[in-house]
Amino acid sequence: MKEYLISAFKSAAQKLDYLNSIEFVFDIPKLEAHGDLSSNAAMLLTKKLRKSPRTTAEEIISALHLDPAVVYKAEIAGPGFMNFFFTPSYIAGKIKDVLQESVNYGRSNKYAGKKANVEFVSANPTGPLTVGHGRNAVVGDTIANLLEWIGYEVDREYYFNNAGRQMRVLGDSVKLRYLELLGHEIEFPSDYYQGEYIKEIAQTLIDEFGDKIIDDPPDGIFKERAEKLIFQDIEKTLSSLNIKHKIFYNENTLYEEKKIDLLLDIFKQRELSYEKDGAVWLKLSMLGNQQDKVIVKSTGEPTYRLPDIAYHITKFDRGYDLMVDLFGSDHNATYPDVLAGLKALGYDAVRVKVLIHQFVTIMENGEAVKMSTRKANYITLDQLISEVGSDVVRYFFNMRNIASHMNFDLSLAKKHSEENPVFYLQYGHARICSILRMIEGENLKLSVDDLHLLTSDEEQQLIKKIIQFKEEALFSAEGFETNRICTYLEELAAAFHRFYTFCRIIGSEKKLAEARIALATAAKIVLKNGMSILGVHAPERM
RNA sequence: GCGCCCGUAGCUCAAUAGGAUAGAGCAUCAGCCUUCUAAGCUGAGGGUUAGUGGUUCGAAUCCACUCGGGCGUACCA
Repeated sequence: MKEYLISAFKSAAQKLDYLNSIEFVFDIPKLEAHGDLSSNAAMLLTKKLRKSPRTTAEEIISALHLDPAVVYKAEIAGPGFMNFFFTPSYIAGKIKDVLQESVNYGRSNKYAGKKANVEFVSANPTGPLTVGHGRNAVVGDTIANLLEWIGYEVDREYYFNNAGRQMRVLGDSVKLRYLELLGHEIEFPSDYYQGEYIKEIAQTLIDEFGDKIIDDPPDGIFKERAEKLIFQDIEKTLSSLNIKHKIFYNENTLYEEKKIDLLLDIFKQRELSYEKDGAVWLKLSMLGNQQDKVIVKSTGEPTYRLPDIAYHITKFDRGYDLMVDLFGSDHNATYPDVLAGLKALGYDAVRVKVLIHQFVTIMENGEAVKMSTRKANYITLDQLISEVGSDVVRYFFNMRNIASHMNFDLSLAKKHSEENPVFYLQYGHARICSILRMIEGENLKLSVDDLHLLTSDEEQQLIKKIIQFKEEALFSAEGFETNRICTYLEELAAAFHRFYTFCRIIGSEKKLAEARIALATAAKIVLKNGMSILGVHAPERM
């Protein structure tokens, strides 16, 4: 529908030159009385033309040449809106596109040929993934899906660090538990990893080596074993959400390939860094940030900034047109440094899109549970998945804007999981499948010959909702907003359930019934395609 | 103190680049199953969009300040 108006406006612009100065944007009015699509173009031109918007609107409409078989009414309303009303048979005809494109309906090729990298999760292997990581994991994977949907070739990437302080503490923690299990008196420091899983890892070492490794250093077999087992656990958790990263990028690679040294040299050569108090500082204040920051500590060890910048340079080198970084709000102070560093070196930092999601507050019995991997005070993502299922977890995390702090009441989620909107969508899909199974016995089949019979309110609204899908997907992807897909699908499912209640298929006159089968099939296609973006199953029966 | 994010119905959240009368779900109340799945549908109540000012034809949306909450503010990541 929009395409039709846009091309009509374009040809009108040949006569009315001022139309070239604006973008053709059409909104779907909230009220049906305001038509199917509406434009505020005349109002935007008020100042420029020094004419009343209603006069301008009249001028535009008379220049449009609209086919009455497509748009049966174009009116001016309110302060100067132009409202367009499409004929029911034109709208119904759009069902054919959906059926034809089927599993690909809603995809676009706007970004075909472009490569994107989505970096998400990126938790260091110090413990199991928590519910907090769940939001990151689900949203990251869904954004990757969305980008694929609009034409990008997408690599999902996981960046991790198995060196550094956190991991040293991990090795120390395992070694201590190992000694404890062998019967030694130990004192377990409060800033070591407290979780049970540390003991389990230590136990696997005892099972395998007994006390033979008692003199090995903590950062040898102890750390290595912990890393290996924890990573296996993380990958298992992710795969139960159907998430699979293509690339695991180890920070170590940056050292091994001398990229850190090289970067340090470049900063020095370009006089972007200096030494002070035995440390190396990056001149971030010169690059528009608040203050200079240390990139190499006086101990000789780099801070995270240096490898992070080097890491992003590898992404540029690997040829990505778009690089998405998704992390929690606890990282919100780190990325400006990295971006400033990249910019200073001449990289096009706008290709890096940093997304910050707010934290998940877990409520239990009306109280917020503070989470810390170190303190072992957390609810694992595994626990959550086994309690409510992967579909609910994925839907739940996707349905909120990442900027909003979300409360997750565990007890409520368990209790009301059957009332979750995800079931509403799935039920819609299952209902359609059920009808389609049934029609064979009724001597009915899908037909697009008489779509013009679909004129009722319920039918028209369902069709209109269906054909919004492509634009919704594009919009969601460009804005990195997974929650828009959820909102859209809930509206679509509602439109279908209403149609289902009022428009019977079996028992209606044959031509009408077969047109309705076409419509129901189109609804099924879009429901399923939308759910596949979210990573939620579309069951055939419930 | 400073920086980023947030504040919308009792609760959880929407609101399609500033548009017309702010919408859903849950919860509450009243209805609808001898016909394709009632995990559904219809209807009702529920709002000074935290507050105050500003920008303009028009503000939940943009700007300023105030209040309240989250996360940061390291030679941790």
